Amino acid sequence: MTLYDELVARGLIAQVTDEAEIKELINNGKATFYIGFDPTADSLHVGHFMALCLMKRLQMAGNKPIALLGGGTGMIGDPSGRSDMRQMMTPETIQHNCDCFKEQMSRFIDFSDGKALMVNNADWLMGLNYVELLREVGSHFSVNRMLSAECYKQRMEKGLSFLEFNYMIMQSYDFYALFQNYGCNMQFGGDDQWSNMLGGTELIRRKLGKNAYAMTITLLLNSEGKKMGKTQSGAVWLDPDKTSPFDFYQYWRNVADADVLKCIRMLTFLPLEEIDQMDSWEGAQLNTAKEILAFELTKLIHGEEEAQKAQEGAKALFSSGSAQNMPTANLIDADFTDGFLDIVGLLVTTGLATSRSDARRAVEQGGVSMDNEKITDIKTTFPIDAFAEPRILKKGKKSFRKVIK
RNA sequence: GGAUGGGUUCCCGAGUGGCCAAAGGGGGCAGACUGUAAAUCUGUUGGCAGCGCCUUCGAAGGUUCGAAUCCUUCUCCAUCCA
Repeated sequence: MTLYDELVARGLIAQVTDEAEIKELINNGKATFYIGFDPTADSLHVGHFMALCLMKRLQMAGNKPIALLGGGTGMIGDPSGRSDMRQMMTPETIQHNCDCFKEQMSRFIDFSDGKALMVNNADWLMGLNYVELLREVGSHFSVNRMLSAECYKQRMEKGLSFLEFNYMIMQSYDFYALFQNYGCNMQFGGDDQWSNMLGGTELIRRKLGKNAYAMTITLLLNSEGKKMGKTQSGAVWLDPDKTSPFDFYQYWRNVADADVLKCIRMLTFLPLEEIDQMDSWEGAQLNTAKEILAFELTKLIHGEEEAQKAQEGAKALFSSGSAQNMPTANLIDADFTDGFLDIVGLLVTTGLATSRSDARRAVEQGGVSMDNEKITDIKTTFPIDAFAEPRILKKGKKSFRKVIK
């Protein structure tokens, strides 16, 4: 099976500019492609992870990836898929975020011996001269056409600043610059980037009369049509300090039935034959598939050891097993008043509740238990030595901590 | 620059002097049911404290016994006109 066929089979490809040509290039390791990452946060998240996977798959097939850090485009902010303007970031923040990205990516993509490149578009965007750019590049863009692009449409009602309107031009210029300087002939990106990417291929055609290609990755949506990788408290991060391996594992362990197979196909490196067998699984059997998904992804991001730990911790809680690897909260003397800590305070200090009111409600509604014994009295208090041995504090069905002093 | 409409709690969106911590929906949380799923039903959803207090309705002032609601200035957004 060729690489391209595999990508299709995994459901990764959304749109391509020239299927035949792209097949030819990537199947034979002749593509030098880039994927842009705007440094909007100090860690990559699940959305980026898909792009990284794709990058890896292509690299394994002999193609050369260029990871483009958006140090320059980050100064502008991509309006695609946004209903409101992005917060402007300071140059310092952008730089910091770029550094973080760099570090995370290097763990995943092989940058040794020029097998992959990492560049920052600040290097060429920041030095651009306004009038020159307008004449050289601006003349090739039709405002009418830009406005009809899907990514701007939803902003037409809410308002779109000129700053953001220029994002497409910047991204197009990136492709043009990479094409000339690094022989980059292909761009990949999320499906929401389609119009921005076309801008690049067209700019190259108009200015240089050469062909360049673009391909978008299917956005990972759940069965309700929402982007995956988001939780109530924000994105699911790849940085273990921002999303613990355990929480990361749990996120995938809890995906909806309808989404498991799709996720396994798109995100893991398991052989397709193996995945096809899972296709017939139904009902509770899908739980096994979810375990596989969660384990595989945690392994990819955090390593096998962490994945193992997360899995055991989860099993300990939901079925039986060692409590060894559960998320732990270590209490300190200062948490106790006169050697005692009440249940409400305990929930707050362990991070299971956001406020004392929140904790109180949880107890009142019968959602809190300690070592599997339901706590019904708000006034329940624990002496300091109650935690000499680890105890398991649980709020609701899925949040819990091993508590120890 | 002018005109008009608008900025309400996590989001959408009611509220136009006291009955407003603020309707309704969404989302979240908890309970029942389950498979750590979905759907459904119930409760809950600013903070602190055992019902009393504190902070909140773009910002700052003012009127009033009392304001999210009235006045002034400022600020931001949308639409139309230039």
